[in-house]
Amino acid sequence: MESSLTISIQDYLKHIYELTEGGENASTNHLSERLNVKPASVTNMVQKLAAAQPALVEYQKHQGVTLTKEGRKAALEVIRHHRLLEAWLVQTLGYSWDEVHEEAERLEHVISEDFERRMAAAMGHPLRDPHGELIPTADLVMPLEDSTPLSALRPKQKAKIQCVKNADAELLRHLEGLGLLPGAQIVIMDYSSFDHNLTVKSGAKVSVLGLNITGKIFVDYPD
Amino acid sequence: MESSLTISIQDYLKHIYELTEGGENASTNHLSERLNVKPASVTNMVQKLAAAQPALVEYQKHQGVTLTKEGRKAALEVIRHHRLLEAWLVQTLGYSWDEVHEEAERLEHVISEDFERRMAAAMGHPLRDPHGELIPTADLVMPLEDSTPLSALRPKQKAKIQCVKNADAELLRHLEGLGLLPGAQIVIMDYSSFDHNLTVKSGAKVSVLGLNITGKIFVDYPD
DNA sequence: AATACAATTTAGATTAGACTAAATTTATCG
DNA sequence: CGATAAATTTAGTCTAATCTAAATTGTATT
Ligand SMILES: [Mn+2]
Ligand SMILES: [Mn+2]
Ligand SMILES: [Mn+2]
Ligand SMILES: [Mn+2]
Repeated sequence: MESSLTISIQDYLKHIYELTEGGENASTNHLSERLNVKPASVTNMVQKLAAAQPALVEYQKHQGVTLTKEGRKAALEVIRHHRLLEAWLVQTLGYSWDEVHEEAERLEHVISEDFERRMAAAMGHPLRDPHGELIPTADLVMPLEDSTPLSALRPKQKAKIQCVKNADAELLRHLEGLGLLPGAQIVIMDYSSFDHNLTVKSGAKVSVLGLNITGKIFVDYPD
Repeated sequence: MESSLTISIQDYLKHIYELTEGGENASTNHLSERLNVKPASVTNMVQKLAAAQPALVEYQKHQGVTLTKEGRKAALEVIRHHRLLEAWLVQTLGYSWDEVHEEAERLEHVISEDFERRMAAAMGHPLRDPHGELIPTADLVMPLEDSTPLSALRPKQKAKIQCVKNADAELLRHLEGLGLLPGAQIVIMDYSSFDHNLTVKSGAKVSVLGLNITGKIFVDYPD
């Protein structure tokens, strides 16, 4: 309960968390992509994490990994740091939502628990980061998210954008231009079953969005 | 002109800067103490810094090191980060002057130049950090300091506290209790040539301070 | 000048985390 | 079913930064 985890390990755990949110195991190759590290290196690290005392991941050869309870706590700690930092940078230094991610990515590993508490208190304990993503609580529980991917909506349905996940800076700027920010009210105008494009209206703006985008935008339950 | 320096190297350069401010070379042993790294490791690193392209330090066996122009710029970059961070943490998150150092020590290495600019602008480009130490300018020049160590003052002289250097958290809290903060007006009441104690009055408070303390407090020129 | 102590350097080992190349396992498909 | 391709693992190498122990150099003292 002493040895603070290395930055590298913190990053592995965070990405394993994200890759296993859907219930599946995180595969060596997927981790390799996310972490920008060669598959062989991932195998190596993952074996170390599984052998650690206490174990941080559950690992079965060729089956990928899942987090143990310890591993999940460590991952949520990093994610809490990341999301609080994003919110904090936007609020106090005027970062835009497409700029904060990279900065938070480095700071998340070096701030103290005291820093974390001060930020949370200063912002009145926010529930979501600038992308609308939920912030794990101080006791490291991830609140329940009851949103639906925009891709599941069909014409005539109305919804409010809850969050945008895993979008790169360019896409975020694009969405901002279309008025598709967290909190925005939208209406589905059209759907094409061929390419799964959705025509979406937000305020006065109408956009046609492919699955690449509609799969990353989450809205509150339309039914 | 690409390869960002490692955190370890940044720390070496910062401490070399501080140890060479008085004009002397930074010795292996002094660096070892400051960095909490064994002398053998210091020799090793210092040889690497001297061999780097471009060289970051000037090194002569058994003579210690000084910074090259490149090394000094790199050191001032870290010091600017450190001092801006200290000021910013105090202003925005309510850290006290004895708490900020440790946090800034870790953050200084990971913030972006953009972050640096935003902090500086948000605070109106402050000249000094919470301990009264000068902040290197954006183009990495250290402003001239014209202060005198408190230890050089004698009875009847008046001065204003400019800064407190290299004090640990405990001493900082102690000084705060005595009203000895940057900006405070003081008068020397007494001097003992035996132990070099100074009796100092700040507001209503009178304190007797040893050389250990008076050597770390700097005041604006009394003559 | 000789010696003793302190400071510094050398030599060799260790740890973390990555990489490449080669071997192996699993999945897919005709 | 067997061949191929894809995913994964193994084996061995590398770099950065540290350490310990031993050797060397410099300095102070008699
Ligand atoms: Mn990270
Ligand atoms: Mn985010
Ligand atoms: Mn540091
Ligand atoms: Mn300071």
